[in-house]
Order: sequence, then structure tokens, then C-alpha cells
Amino acid sequence: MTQASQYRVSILFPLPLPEPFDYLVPGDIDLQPGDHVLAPLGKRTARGVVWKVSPGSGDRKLKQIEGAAGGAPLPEGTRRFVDWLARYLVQSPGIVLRSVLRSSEALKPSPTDSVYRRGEGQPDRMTEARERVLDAAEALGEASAAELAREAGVTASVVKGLARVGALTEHVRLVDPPFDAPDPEGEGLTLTPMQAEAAGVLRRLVRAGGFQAALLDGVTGSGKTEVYFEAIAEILRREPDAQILIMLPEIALTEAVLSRFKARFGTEPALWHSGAGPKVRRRTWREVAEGRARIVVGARSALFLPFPALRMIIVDEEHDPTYKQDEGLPYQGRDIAVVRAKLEGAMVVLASATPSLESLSNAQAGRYVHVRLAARPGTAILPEVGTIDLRETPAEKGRWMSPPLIEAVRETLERGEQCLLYLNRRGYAPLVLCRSCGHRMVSPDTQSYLVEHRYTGRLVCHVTGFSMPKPTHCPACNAEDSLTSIGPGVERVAEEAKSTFPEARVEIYSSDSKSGAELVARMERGEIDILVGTQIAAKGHNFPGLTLVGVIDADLGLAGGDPRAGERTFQTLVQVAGRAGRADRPGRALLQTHQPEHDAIQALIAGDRDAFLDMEFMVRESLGLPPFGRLAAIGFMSMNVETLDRVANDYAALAPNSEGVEIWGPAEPPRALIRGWHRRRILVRADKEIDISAYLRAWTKRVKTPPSVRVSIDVEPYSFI
DNA sequence: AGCACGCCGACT
DNA sequence: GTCGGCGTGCTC
Repeated sequence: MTQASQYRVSILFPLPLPEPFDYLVPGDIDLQPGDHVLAPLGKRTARGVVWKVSPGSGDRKLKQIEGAAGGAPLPEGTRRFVDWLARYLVQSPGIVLRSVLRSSEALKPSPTDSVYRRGEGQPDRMTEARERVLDAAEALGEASAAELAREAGVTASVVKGLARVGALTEHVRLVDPPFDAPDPEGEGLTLTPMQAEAAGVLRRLVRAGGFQAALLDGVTGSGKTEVYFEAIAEILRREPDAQILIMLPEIALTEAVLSRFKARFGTEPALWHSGAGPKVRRRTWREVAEGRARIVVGARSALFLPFPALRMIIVDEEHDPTYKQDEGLPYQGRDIAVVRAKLEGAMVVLASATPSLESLSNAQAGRYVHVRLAARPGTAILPEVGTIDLRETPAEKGRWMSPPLIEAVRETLERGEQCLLYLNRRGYAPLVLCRSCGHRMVSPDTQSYLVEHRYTGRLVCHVTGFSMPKPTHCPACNAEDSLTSIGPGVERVAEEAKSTFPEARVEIYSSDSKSGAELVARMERGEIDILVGTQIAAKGHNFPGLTLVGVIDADLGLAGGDPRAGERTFQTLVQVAGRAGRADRPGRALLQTHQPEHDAIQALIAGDRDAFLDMEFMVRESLGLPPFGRLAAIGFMSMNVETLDRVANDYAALAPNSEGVEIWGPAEPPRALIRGWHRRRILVRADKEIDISAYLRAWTKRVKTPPSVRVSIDVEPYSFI
């Protein structure tokens, strides 16, 4: 511990600090990059990670490290990912590190508890209570004292007494046991020739090694999961210690994948999602960091886990908008997954039935290997799709099903088949207004329309969750019973379906439904004739008796100035229409629309995704929008509108002048006021060659903002408006 | 993110 | 006269 043997380390803290801080280390403590340490920071001790090690004590007077914090070191690939992301997202590296260090207890070894098994010894004195405990131990094989006591109806002291005399033996058990190694040779489904061919392409990429990107583009029900399972098996055969991350957009989807996973690999994967409790998190985090968890199934935040040997990332349903995180650290999980794979020299597979424009463009440019997977040779991506022009055959006043749609439903019901009526609007009516004075019921926080939910009798704000009973008098003019419901929600369409087809069994499926799983099961068994559903009904189910999908309002989402609306509508309609006519019964989809000539609708009818894409690409290219240009958003939030506007305007005024960069705004975003917080937004559009992150970094360095205004930077905003 | 410093309002 | 509000600034 001589002076000369001291050295320096740079420590990155999971705090919004601009850079790692330097400390001295006594020569008898050995620290490597990635090690977790405790270090004095101001008046307190903070946890951090060694980012760099330098020889000598340097010329600055530095504080000394307090000690190591234990745990497996943060792998190099994870550290490079943090550095890269911080630069790309224009955030402090500490903020990014915070997304990595998501379990405070994971650095400690797993806690242990004691379990008891039946031992050789016999108690000198046998009592009834002791006998019951021994019976329970035989039956359970291995159990904690509390479990045995509960099972036998005695107190734990009886268990302890038996352990003392050797009739029970005590064993130490890990509370967080390691995960079992997956078996790549487990039973899979038999692949169709088409699937086998796709799996073969992925296997070849695995064998090529290093960074590889593939877009697995297959219609709903084409067996994408089975195909990427084969790629995973190939990796595990070649490298048993390889780690694989399967990303899914929602927890709801994990159940289905999990059971298929278990069937294929003979064990359960490690889980990681926002709903997981501290126990699951610390187990998964630690086992991943130690390299013992091989396969992780997780939500977008699983990308930040400290994999030491990541070899493959699957992004399932890659088009799903929930991969975009908007709060805190704003990032697009799908894009970041590709970067992480590149930094790790791993393979990435993006899978979807309706790939995003960005991914398709990457595939077209040859950056991703495009693996197409049709259900059967020659099958179109859609069932027969037709439109109903609401300008020619409108629904009756106050109703939402047009005569042709009613007729189609009748025919379907007569054949004993099922219908899905799709409308992406929860509740009964999206707007409630006063007949006598025209007052519109709005949310107090956001000024957005309150949605009537007739089932609960309340008016609900879908932005904040605020709700109130539906008033009997207009709050503006006090007229009695003057509040009328405008427009349709699923509850209203269901009401109409019931009155039109009184003999049919009609159910509603939305996120308000109490038991979605039960509805799905009943629909599968044919116990529902007409299912009226929102987005949630469009995802991933297989209803063999469903042959007609009626889209109540195909125009929803096409309106407004959002250039991404067409793509989103197209994807949704493909997913919805894809529900119809599986299990060898031809299905059809009918779209009620006021603009049957719209590109997205036309492309759907033709079942022609490429035509739709060409159209979209042209629009984007002419505007210089992604993927032909870069976009970023600077968000401002404050309780005080005057300060907010001043700061946002100052910000815009200080934008660096640069060729190929345009500044739009500041403007009011779609929800300019939420719970007393006012918001403004500046959009930045840049040509593709411009490093928009560097531009933003230079810009933000020029501006200092008062703490009363919160500024956030989003380099991959999903919404353009 | 903490934590302290500091400069103004209502209390024993 | 002090207790405490949270605006401002710093942490190797």
C-alpha cells in the first residue's frame, strides 16, 4: 500500500452527471473496467461503475475509492452500448447507465434459506405432531420449516426439534436459483417446407457469425416463432454458453410464446419486464450478468441487461409502436436492438407480419437479409378485402353499420360463422355535448374530450384516466337531460349489433374487458357470434370460425397531418383483416370508409403491400422524412406558460445555423396541457448525412434553461405531428 | 439524483 | 430574533 502503487479510475455514476469522475485507488485493491464500486460523492457514498483505469496518482488531488461493491463486472459490450447510446440520444452517460443498473440487489449473491428433507434419524419419542411433519416431509420431498409446519398443522418448533435429532436434515437453498440450460435438441413443431427454407437462411447467417441482421417477414400464422426458434437452437448448438434475447412488445404476448418456448427448449427462459417484481428482477439481472441465464424473454428494457455473451436478439412484432419509449430516456427499442447487436457482434432478427417502413427500407437497401415467409405458396397477405363507400351507402342516422355490412353479417351468421366488428375506440361515445348550448364535455387537465362509458355510467379521460359520473344537467347552461352522445365506441356498436341481430351472441373485447383470456377462449369455441373489439382483439389470436371482419371506421387515423398515419392504418388493417378466414374457410374483410380512393385503402384492397410502400416512400422522400432524413424533437414542459414560451422561443433562436437542417416550431404538441403542465415542442429535420445528435449536442450547450422548465430531447420521435 | 447553501416570509 | 420554503449550483 505504498504511495507509488496507487492508481486512478474513472467512475461512471448512474446520475445525470456529464462524465465519469476520477478517483484514487490504493494499490492493494485490484479494479478493472466494469467493476462495481462505492465512492464518496459530495457528502455521500454513491454506487458507480469503473469506466477507465489509468496508472499513477495524477496531478489533481483526488478522493479515494471506498471499495468494491461486488457482483459480476459490467461487460465491455454493455459499457460500449452505454457510451454509444449517450452520444446518440444526447443524454448524459450516467442517465443511460441508470437504465442498466435496474436492480439494486443483484450485485449481492443470491440470498439463501433453509429447507428440510426426511433424514435417516428416528426421533426417540414419536408424537402425533411429529408424525404429521415427517409425513409432510415425505410428501413434499423438500420444504421450508414454515411450509412443513403449515402442512402438518403444527408450529415451526416441532420441525426444528426433528431437525435437531436428525429425523429431518437441513439444506441450504438459493432463493434465486440459476436458470436451467435450454436444450437445443428439444421437440419442435414439424416445419413446412417454406418454414424450413426460412430457418435454413437464418441458420446460414448464424454460421457466418458476427453481426448479421435479418428481417423475418411473414404473414400472421406463418410460423415466425418456430422459424426463429430454429435459429436460436443453431446458436446454442455451436456455442452452448451463448446468450439470446427475445424481445416482445407486450407482456400479454409472453404467455403464448412462453409455453411454446418451454415445449421447444425444455425449460423456462429468464423473464424481464416492467411488471416483474424485485425478486424476479434481481434473479434475472444477476444470472444474466454471470452469464448463466442463456435465454431472456423481455420487453424493450431488457436491451439494457448486462449480457457478457450476447449472440442473438430477436425483435418480435418489430413494427409495434410500444417499442418506442417516450418517457425518461426516449428511445426506439427496435433500432437500439440493431445497434446493440452490432456492438456485440451478434445477430439480430426483426420479425413481423407488417414490418415497419424503416425496416423494409433497410431490407430493400440490402442492410438486412429479407426472409419472406408466406403461409402457403401463392397466398396473399390478406383475405379478400372490400370497401363500403359510406358516401353511397351510409348507415342510418345515429347508427354505424351500413346496409351492406349488416347484410354481410347476416349471411355470415346464417352460415354459422363468426364476425369481428373492429373499431379502435373504447367506451360508448367519444364525445358528449349539450344539445341546447353546444357545450362539449372535456377533461379538466387536458381539455381533451371525455369519452362516455355507458357500462360504468361515467365520463372518462383516456389520457389521464380522470373520470366522473355523467351529469344529469349541462354544466354550462344547466339544461336538464340535454347531454347527447356523439360518435361510436365499441359499446355503442355492440348495442347496435344486438338490436339488429337479437338472436346473436354479442360480446365486447377492449382493454376495459374484465377477462380477455376468457373472451378469447369462448370466441375460439364458437360461443360468441359477433365480437366487437378494439386494437386488442386484432393481435395474435386464431379464431377458426371467424370469417368476416367488419372495420367500422377505416378512416380513423388517416385524418390529420401525421405522415405516419397511413402506415399505421395499413398495419392495423392488415392485422385486423388477417383475423378472418383461417383454418381453411375463406374469409373476407369489409372496410367502411368515406375515402375508398385513399392510397392505404386501395393498397389493402389490392393486397399489394409493395404498391403501398412505394407510395409512402415517395411521400417521405419528398418531405425528407425518415428513412430519407433524420428527425428529432425537443420538448419543453412547465407549469408556467409565459416562462415556457420564453424559454422555447429562446431555444429556437439559438439553433446553430447549418446547411441541411430545418427547425420547425416551437409549437403546441397534440396534448399541450396535461395535469397543469404546459408543453411545447421544436422539431428538427436534418438531411440523412447530418449527425443530428452532434448538432443537438452543440445546440443544447449554448442554451441554459431555468429548472422550472424541463427540456427533453427525443432523437427518434415516433409521432411527427 | 442528493445535498448544501442561501435568501426571503410567518412563527415561538 | 429563528424555522423553513425551495431556487441554484456542485459533486472527481
